[in-house]
Amino acid sequence: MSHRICAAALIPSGFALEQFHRTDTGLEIVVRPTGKTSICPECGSSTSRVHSRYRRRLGDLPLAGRPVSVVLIARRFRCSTIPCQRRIFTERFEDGAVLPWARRTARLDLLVYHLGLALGGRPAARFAHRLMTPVSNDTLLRAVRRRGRPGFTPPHVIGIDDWAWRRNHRYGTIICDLELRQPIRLLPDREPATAQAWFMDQPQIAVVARDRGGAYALAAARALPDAAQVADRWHLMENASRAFLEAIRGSMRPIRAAIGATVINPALLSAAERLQYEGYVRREETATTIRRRRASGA
DNA sequence: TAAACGCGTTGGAGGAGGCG
DNA sequence: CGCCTCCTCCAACGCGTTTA
Repeated sequence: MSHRICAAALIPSGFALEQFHRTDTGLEIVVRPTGKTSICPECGSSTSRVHSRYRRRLGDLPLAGRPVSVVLIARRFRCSTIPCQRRIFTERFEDGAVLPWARRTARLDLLVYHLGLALGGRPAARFAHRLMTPVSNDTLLRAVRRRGRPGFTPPHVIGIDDWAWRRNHRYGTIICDLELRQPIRLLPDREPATAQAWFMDQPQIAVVARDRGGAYALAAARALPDAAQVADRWHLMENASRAFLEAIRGSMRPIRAAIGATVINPALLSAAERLQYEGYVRREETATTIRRRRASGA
């Protein structure tokens, strides 16, 4: 009885529990639909004329560390609408808990989709086995593809940069919507013409954040002459950092004079400071040796 | 090492026929 | 008329192999 109460709380809405038992491979929940009628997928009319019943076996979310399969006592209905081409159909479930042809419940399919999306095929398959939801790498990738790409919202503020398909071998271009904070396109290479062609299809773009190289700047200038071009945050910081270091490096003599040169006495340093100082002395000796040998033609 | 591909297997969907 | 069995078709799946 306690099993019955527990399982009844876990089955999807629209189904009634028939049986619940343990098997050699996990848990098995037998359910039947509670609705009296079903909607013909062809003409949309409702019917209560049952043609036959059969059993469908569906994978479901694991329970208490055990794989769960749902045995659904599915019905086939007759469509009696005269002009309708379909005469017999398997009942559809309105809340989408079980889709036609599905071998998993919708809630398990959602888990499979997110695993595939987050980890890829094989890593997700290994993880899924540990989650007691064994699926193949192919199925995980199919689940991701089946749901297709997310909708495309024309961007207004974008960031563009190159990225490596394989480092030092092949590079592509990544474009991000900076308002949505999401990557929106991967281009196959980093050629200006490729980026320019993509820009041409997006005349609504108002701001292009890019690197310091000339390629993307040229592509944006040609395709989007009215768009503002700005250095992206990373390259801005890189520029500022480099300019600061150059300014400091060129002014070290007056800076040392201003703060007063100090002679370091190692005996007065802490252990950590002494290690740091000794490393500095070693590097200076190495650099001096290299300069001397180079000057002598080595 | 992971993704893609080809292919065989499994089982869900739809229809025909038959029985009570 | 309700519902069962049986059959065919094909979507979903997993496995072995190839490709990157």
